[in-house]
Formats: sequence, C-alpha cells, structure tokens
Amino acid sequence: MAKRSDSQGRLDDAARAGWLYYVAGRTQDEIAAAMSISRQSAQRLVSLAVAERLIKVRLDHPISACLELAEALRQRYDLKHAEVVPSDPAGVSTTVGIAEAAAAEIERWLKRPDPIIVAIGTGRTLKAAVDQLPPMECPQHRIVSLTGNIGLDGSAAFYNVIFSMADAIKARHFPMPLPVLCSSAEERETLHDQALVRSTIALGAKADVTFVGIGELGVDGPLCVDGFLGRDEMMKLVEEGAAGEICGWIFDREGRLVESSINDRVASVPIPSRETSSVIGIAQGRKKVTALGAALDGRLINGVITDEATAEQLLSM
Amino acid sequence: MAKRSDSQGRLDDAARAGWLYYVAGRTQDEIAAAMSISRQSAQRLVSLAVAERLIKVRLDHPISACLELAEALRQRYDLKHAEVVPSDPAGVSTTVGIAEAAAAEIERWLKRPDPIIVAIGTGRTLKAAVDQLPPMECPQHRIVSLTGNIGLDGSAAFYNVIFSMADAIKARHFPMPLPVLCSSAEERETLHDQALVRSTIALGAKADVTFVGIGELGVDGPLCVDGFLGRDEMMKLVEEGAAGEICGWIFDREGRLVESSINDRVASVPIPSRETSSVIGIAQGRKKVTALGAALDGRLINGVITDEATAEQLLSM
DNA sequence: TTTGCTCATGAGCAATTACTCATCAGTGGG
DNA sequence: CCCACTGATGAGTAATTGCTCATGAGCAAA
Repeated sequence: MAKRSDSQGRLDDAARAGWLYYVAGRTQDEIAAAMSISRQSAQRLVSLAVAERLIKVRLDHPISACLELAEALRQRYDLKHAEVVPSDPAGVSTTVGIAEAAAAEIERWLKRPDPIIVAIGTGRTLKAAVDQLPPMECPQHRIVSLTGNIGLDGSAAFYNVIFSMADAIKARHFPMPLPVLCSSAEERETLHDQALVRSTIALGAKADVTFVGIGELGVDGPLCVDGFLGRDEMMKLVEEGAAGEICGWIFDREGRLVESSINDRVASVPIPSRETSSVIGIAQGRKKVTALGAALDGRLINGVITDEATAEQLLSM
Repeated sequence: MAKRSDSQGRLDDAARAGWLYYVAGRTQDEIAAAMSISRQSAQRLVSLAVAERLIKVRLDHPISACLELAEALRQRYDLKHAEVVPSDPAGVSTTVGIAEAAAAEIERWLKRPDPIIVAIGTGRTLKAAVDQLPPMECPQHRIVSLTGNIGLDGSAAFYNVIFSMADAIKARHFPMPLPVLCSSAEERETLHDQALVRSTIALGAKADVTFVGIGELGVDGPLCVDGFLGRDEMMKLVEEGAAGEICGWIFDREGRLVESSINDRVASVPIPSRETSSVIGIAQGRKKVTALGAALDGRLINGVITDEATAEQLLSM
C-alpha cells in the first residue's frame, strides 16, 4: 500500500479504515495489521472517518424518526429531556401515546431508591398519564400538587391528578387545599399564608422533577371549558397576547408570564426552578402547538413529551 | 414503562438503543440509565439492533484506489457501471462489502420516480444484497425474477431473492413458478408456454436493470452444492470448457453460452439485452474471478460490483 | 542555520464494550 | 404437577477502544 501523506490520501485511508471497521466489522488491531500501521493510527483513522462524516449510519425502524425529532427538540430548546412518540394517524385522542410515555417517565423517576420530590400539575393529559401508572410502593418519595384541587363551587376539581396518582403509588402526597383561582390578589396572600399551604409551596420549590400539562387558551381551552375563566376574560387575555397556561399561569408568545389580573389571582405553586429541577411539559395536538412552543421558547419547561406531528410543527416554527 | 414482552416491543427497544448508540453517540451506560435497564441489557439491545440489521452503515467516500480500479474495469470491458469496494483483508466472507454496495445501487434505481422493471437473479450474494435493502414504497416499479423458485423437491428454492426483496420494498413482483432446471428441453418448451410464464419472460426481456450473481463451476460451485447438477455432469461441463454460470446459463471462457444438454434445460428467463438494459453482475472472491472475467469478456454483463482484490485479478488477466 | 509551529506517532492508561457463565422466570409437553 | 427448554438477566472478566501526553519529523519564517 503506497504511503501518501496528502490529505486526500489520508481521507482515503480513513475511508478504508472506517469501511473495514464498520462494514467489515474488523477490530482496530486487525485494521492496523492490514494497513501496516499502529493500532493507535488505525483508531485515529476510524475516528477521522466518523468526524469527516464519511460513515453514514442509518436506522431502519419507525422509531428512528421520533428519536431524531426528540434530539432536534433537545438541541433547539436546550432541554434536559425530550421524548417524541409516534403519532396516531387518526389523531382522535389528545392523550393516546404521550400518556403512556409520560407514565413510563414518571415510573422511571419513582423507581429511584433515593428519595425525591415529584411535583405535578393538572389537566386531562396528566390524568391520562397517571392512570397508566402501575401500582408501586414508593414510601421514600413525596408528591406535591402544584395546583389547587378545590373547584369553583367548593367541590373537588375535575382532574384530580394527585389523588389518582397517590392511589396508584404509595407515597406521601401533598395536595393544595385551595381553589385554582382566588377572587383577588389579596385573598391569595391570605390563603398562601396558611401553614399547610406554605409548606406545600416550599415543597414544590424543592421538587426534583415536575410534570405539567400545557393549556391552550381560547374559549375551547381548559380554563374556559372548566369554568375558571369567563369567555370575555379569555378574549381579553388573548387580545393582550397571551398564548397558553401552565398550572393556570398565563404566558405570552415568548413564554413570559403576563402581568394581568389573572396571574395575580392564580393560587398555584410557582413553576419550580428550571435550574435545579426537570420541568417536563406533556402535550400534543395542533391546538397546543402555539402554547407549547411559547413555553419552550420562554424556557418555562426544560423537558417535553409530545408526539411526532406536534414535534414537526414545533420545529417548523 | 409499560410491560411489553412481545418481540415487537423488544425490537422497538433495540431500535431505540441502537439509535442512541450509533446516531446520538451515547455510551451504553447512558443508554442504560435513559431506558432504566442494566448496562448489560443495553449492550444486548445494541447488538440485537445490529444483528437484526436495523442499523445500516454506509461509507460515503470514493476511495481513489477503488475508483481507479472501477474506471479501469469500465474501460476494459466497456461497462455502463463499475463499482469496486475495499477488500476485507481477512476475506472470510464472499458477500461482505459488495452486498452493501449492491443494495445501495438497487436502492438508487428504486428511488426513481418513473416506473422501471428490475430483473433479479438468485444466489447467496444477491440474497445478502437484498437483505440490506431498507423498507421502501415503490408501487411504480415491477420486479421480475429471472430464475425459477421451485427446488428439486418442489419446495421453494434456497435463496428466494425475489420474495425477500418484495418483502422489503412494496412493489409488484413476478416470481418464476418453475424449477431451475427442467428434465428435458421438451419439458422446458411446455412449461414456458404457460401464459403466466410467458408474461414473466416477456417482462424480463423489457427489464431496465438486471442484477445477477455469477456462479463459478466445479464441485464446490453453487449448482453442485445446491444439488442442481451431479458431480459427473459438472466435471463433464468443466472438461468441455465451461467457465461459469449466470442464472443457470452456462458459459465458456470467452463468455459464450455453451451448447450443452444443460443450457437446453435451463428454465430461466434469458439474460436481458445488454443493448437496452443495465445488466450488473455482483461477485467477489478468487474462486469467482474466472467466471466473472469470462462473463465480462463475452459481454454477458455490462456492469459489475466487486471488490478491490477481485478487480485487480481481473485486470491482470 | 535556527526557531517556532503544526501535526502525526506510539506508549500508557482509563473508559467502554463484548463475552461467558450461572441463574431464574415463563412455557409447553409428558 | 413436574420437568426440560427457551430466553432474559446480572455479575464478572477479558477484549477493545478512546484519550492524553511526550516526542520527533516536516516546514516555513527569521
């Protein structure tokens, strides 16, 4: 084999070494012997072939598209966690697929032997997710609800996620004995001053991982449908540029919490720090793309579980 | 994580692990952590992904030595297509390397939007090649088998290339419901007169591109090993100057089809015209040099995919 | 010629991966 | 109900790979 020191020859050698390594499946020692170079040089040629993208790896499996989208999301939004599940082509449900994936992720956290604090929001998607949880014994962990579980009329709220969750997994759980929205900022002050509520809020601030749904606005969004906001209030919010909500906290298209009479009255625990905690948003569907994109842009969340179609729409924004 | 014991779920996991390993470049430890499995299990999933051919590696670099050999072959034999891949110095396999290259070439043809007819032979090499094909949807193309798929005992033949291929790419396919060799020239007449067979033969004659393996003769050649010819028949052929076979058609050292009782009984479709079609022979290895050289000399094929060592031997003849 | 720079090289060592073995759970037949 | 069989698992260990560092060759500028 003629020795050529020019870069063309070197790339040739790299291609040859890479071919022997990846296609022919030989070890670097064998390549070194075949090409009459040292093992280290063979290793360098192989890694050069990879670095120069001479070697193309392809995965022939439906999953690969999802993984690529997840990686793209992770890069673009600087995420700690991104998961994309195949889209249901029928697209009838807003929870099928991501609910199972979210449950799997929750389970992964709960399986940890060291004690952690899991914060959890509310909503249809999260309810569907916790319904997928298998029974577990997790006395070492604590689960804290970020949102109040008292409805407008004093009854328990519609999607009582934390109780469903505590039902499946045996762990200490801390609901929020508050409504979702207070009648005024002053009332919120008072209510948040209760010892029980203060300790729950303090616990939420220390959450190791947080799972939240992403609510879209509009008269068909959860806040209106569930009666927390009137149509006129909602219209006004949208006109002012609001794009979505997490645990009731309204944010705009850049993912900044908006200053409004609504956010002044939200009784929820503040969204835990994205610095110290994984805050994973779970949402899919065309209607949620705007809200989800805004939450990601504003770094309100640093993790996402969504489906293929939604991921594609996010990335094309 | 939802419990899935079925093999589909396991393949999904393998795909995911393989993707994380080869595409995302994670270590097996990281994959294990991400998937909540042990490192050993992650390693197994990765190697399963490789074993199941979910991972396809391709080298995208023209190695100049190979390019030069390819160009020399093209000149000398007046070829439409010549491709030379690096040789595996160990040379243990007769398919590694050219199978991937052949698959890539087949894929290039299949990617064409305009409808084409692809004719395909049989043999170990072609089988290995089509096993490398990724799933594709090609309803516009038609694939026709040049050789019968009925074995000596009436069972399906050993290397049922066309069905493997049709399995990977969704296209209309036309197998040959015949044995490889008929018992007599008269029987061949009768069989070829069937409407189904006639239309397949007519289709083969119109093939836009043809991929065939090159069989060497001798008692270790495929015709003998697979039991189509007895040792004595084979010895006689070799004595009479036969040098190789394509789809069962025996040819001599100048690449001319020999007149023999064998060729009178071959049930295969005639090799498509080299005037109107690309007929690409795929072969490598010292044992095949004579046969391949003869086929090239006689212009039985006008394209070749082989390896470096074989190309050098061909050119030094 | 000397100097300083770049880059390939090989050695040594740490990290990573592959293999073997013993075990165990699930399964289907006797 | 038992038992052989299959296939998954984890531990332990050997093999392989990747990284860092010191060295020296090649080369251009001073």
